[in-house]
Amino acid sequence: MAVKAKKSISKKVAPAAGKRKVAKKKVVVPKGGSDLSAEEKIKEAARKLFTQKGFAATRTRDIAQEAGINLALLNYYFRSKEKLFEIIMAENFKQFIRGISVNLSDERATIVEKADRIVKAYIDFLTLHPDLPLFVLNEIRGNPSRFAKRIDEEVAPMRTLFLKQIREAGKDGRILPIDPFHFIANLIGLTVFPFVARPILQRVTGTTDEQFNAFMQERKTLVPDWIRAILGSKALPATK
Amino acid sequence: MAVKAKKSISKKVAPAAGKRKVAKKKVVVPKGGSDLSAEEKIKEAARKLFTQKGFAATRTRDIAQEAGINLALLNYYFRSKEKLFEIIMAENFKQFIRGISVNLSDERATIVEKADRIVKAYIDFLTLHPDLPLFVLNEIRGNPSRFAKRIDEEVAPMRTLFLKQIREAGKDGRILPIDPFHFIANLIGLTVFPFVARPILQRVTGTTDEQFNAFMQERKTLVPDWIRAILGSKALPATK
DNA sequence: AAAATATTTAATCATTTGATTAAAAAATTT
DNA sequence: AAATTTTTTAATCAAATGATTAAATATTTT
Repeated sequence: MAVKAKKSISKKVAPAAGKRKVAKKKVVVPKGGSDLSAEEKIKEAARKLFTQKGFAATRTRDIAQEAGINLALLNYYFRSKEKLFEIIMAENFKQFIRGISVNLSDERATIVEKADRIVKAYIDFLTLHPDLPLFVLNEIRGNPSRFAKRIDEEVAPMRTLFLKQIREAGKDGRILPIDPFHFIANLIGLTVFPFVARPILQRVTGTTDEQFNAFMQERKTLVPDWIRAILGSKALPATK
Repeated sequence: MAVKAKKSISKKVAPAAGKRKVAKKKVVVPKGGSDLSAEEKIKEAARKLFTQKGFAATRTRDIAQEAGINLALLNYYFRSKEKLFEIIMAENFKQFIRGISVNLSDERATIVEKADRIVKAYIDFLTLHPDLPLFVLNEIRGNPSRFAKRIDEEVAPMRTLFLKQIREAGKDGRILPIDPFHFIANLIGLTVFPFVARPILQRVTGTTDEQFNAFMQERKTLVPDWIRAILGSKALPATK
């Protein structure tokens, strides 16, 4: 009975609050004291904590504190923890995918040239957002169906083009034939995995954060070298 | 005040319960109805849920239900959610590391031979436990210092041997010189990353679980091929 | 089989946590 | 500047959740 009461309240009251906000939001400028509006501060705090600790381990109170605002304000602006997470997750996921798909679908570059650009750009990007891959992969695993549509939308445009290109390059003899699935797993794995396994890798090798970053900088040229080696190796997987 | 009361209670009462259990546990045989003892059933349920959803997202009630026992029993046997998690995490982590370190530290095999064995054994192992890598990596990120000792203990034995071997192989000209850090990141990345990114990869490529497993079976021979290609490539990173 | 010990459970507790409310403060409009 | 609207907060609520207790049941020991 308590459950029913709560639900009816939330459906009745909160949308009104939401509308009030929306009606005014566009006109409002960043607040006095800080350099960001309260809404932006909440989003930034949420992005930091969600990305660092995941959805389940993040408390709305911690977000509010990190943002320097009151807890109620979070619900006033974003309606619920889920809604706020949805926004952050959508942005994070888009960035995570875009770093790959942009360079992959773009111009008339060769496979090797594309690989080169993807690796360099993605390592730079992930150096600034090292927690992103583990966060995205983890939240997707926790709720795969939820992201099915998003993956399709974000990836579909570049997929067919890429598949065609890598098959033709294989046929032409410019590279050894390789299953595109394997190729992309190698490219992303060599680039992204060190960030995902960073805590272990740093502990095992006893490296500082700066050393890790230097290590990733080295990989900006090494991974493309290795990709070329792989594409010219005697490995001959069937091109499905 | 309520807090103090609770703490004193827990310190006073529960250890007694724990001792009672321990005193008898060794003598007890698996229960009547099922084929596992209640304690084992709880551990199995905990392993499944923790590994699938992570610590924060797993409810003790869900573990109890999955195990088919009462919630209180979980606390009776394992004292707390944290303690139970600690046990599961230790076992999972050990398995995760062992798959690599065993083959790496063992015999007088060459680097290439070791890589070959690691990849084949690890892919077989992870095919049976596909959620393990993401779980381990994620929980470590959430609390890196907590696992520092464990990583050291588990990894230290094989580290120096491996470093020496790969440097000497490089000097001897049997392989091109390569930073061991890069080498291990490549080896593990090419092997483990597909499991970590599995939900995305399967969605992008539209593959079923069986197809994914077949894909990983292919990699049992392909990854060693690529490792050989990398070790024979024109990439010449400094051997730090 | 009686006594002692171990196991299991239902009921309950205390805290945490997401969410709401009502009222104060600030900003904007009139 | 008065009225209106928007923003912010302190206080509070209800549900979820980890944990405990006391009693019942089963098992082992004597």
